[in-house]
Amino acid sequence: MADIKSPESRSNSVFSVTDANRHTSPPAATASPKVAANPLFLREEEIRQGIELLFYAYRDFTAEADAFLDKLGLGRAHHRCLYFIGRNPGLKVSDLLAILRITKQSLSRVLGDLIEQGYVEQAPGLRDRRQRLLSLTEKGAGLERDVFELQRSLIARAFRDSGAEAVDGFRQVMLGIMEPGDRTKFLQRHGRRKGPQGV
Amino acid sequence: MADIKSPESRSNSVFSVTDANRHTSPPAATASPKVAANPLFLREEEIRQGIELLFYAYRDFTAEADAFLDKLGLGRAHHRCLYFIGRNPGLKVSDLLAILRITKQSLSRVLGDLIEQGYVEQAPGLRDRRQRLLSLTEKGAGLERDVFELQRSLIARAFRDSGAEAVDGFRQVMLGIMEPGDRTKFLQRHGRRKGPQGV
DNA sequence: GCAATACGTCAACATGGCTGACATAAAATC
DNA sequence: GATTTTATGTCAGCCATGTTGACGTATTGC
Repeated sequence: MADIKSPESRSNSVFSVTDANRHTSPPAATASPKVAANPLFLREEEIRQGIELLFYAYRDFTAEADAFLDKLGLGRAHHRCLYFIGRNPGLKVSDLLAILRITKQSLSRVLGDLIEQGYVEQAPGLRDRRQRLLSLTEKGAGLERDVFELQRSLIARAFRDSGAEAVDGFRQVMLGIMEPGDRTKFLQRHGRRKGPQGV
Repeated sequence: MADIKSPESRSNSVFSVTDANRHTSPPAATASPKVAANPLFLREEEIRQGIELLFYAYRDFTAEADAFLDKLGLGRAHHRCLYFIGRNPGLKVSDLLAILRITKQSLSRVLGDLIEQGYVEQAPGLRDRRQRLLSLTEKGAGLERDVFELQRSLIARAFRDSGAEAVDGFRQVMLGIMEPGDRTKFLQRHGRRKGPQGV
């Protein structure tokens, strides 16, 4: 970023920055494809800011944890496994694959590391003994907690500084970006408050 | 995910899911480190949900564009360059490096591809001819627009379904997660509305 | 003139994705 | 009971994108 001062300043050149505050203001117009000239550009500027916020926030959200894990010879992929196994003890391999959306070959590499190094353990399913139910060992839970503490302090500060209403808005928008299937599952697992599709 | 039904259900076992709705409810308690027993667990559950929302939203936000770019033999790294150059025509290489937070060697690979394939062009800086100011060619702007349309429809729907207030909250939380330096620059470049640090 | 700066490049390596092919055990079905 | 399907694992190789380290070249600025 540094001293970026776009020499062109397209799209929003006509509209003052404060104008961009009135997002989604024409209620019907924005919902229907037939929008007037101005709202369309405002919308684009607003969307681009949203895209950038997603990029920056995710970049900085992952940076600290990555640096910490690196010292242990682990990567972000390892942590994702740790996190979701810790969050859902007894998770099936297929469920973890569905969460991460990667191939079993990719997963097996990191999961193999974690098992070999004693962070994760497997147990055969009770009703279906083909399944390997995953859970964290004490060691794994300890590591997960350490990394969580890093992320916790970052997110907690952001939530605290933004206030409860903003956090609600954050949740709603993030849910709206998610693929509908996982959104529904998320809302079922946790409280469903006023979701994007109204309760 | 599928049929995950945590057999343990830690932390929040005592609290009903609806209880989790009252996030950051005790105004002073959550801001100070001395929290009572319950709010601490509520906070952890809330934070974990936030972490998961970040993961899921980012996963699904990038999925469509990645698939599209793959057909052209390009990756997410190429698109990031396209996006930020399109957004800041005349961008210096060092500025792009600062945005992406990668090494110049990593950047040079993707940037080289983009220049070679006619998506991006370089021009020497006017005052400082050591600089290579980056901008999109027509071809590059066309591709950027195509990918943007994909992301636009996703984000626009999420924004529309959530409402203006929620989008404000989303912005505030994401800004709060960002590294303060870039947050400040973002707020300077765009309207600064009520940011996390007040005005 | 010389040091610092902006940028580029070569080489080697690590991580974490991917595909394809094949293996095994347990469950489910005919 | 034999067969098929499912859940999982594994080997082998490839690709995208990140890293470090070393070095080269203009150009700027003191």
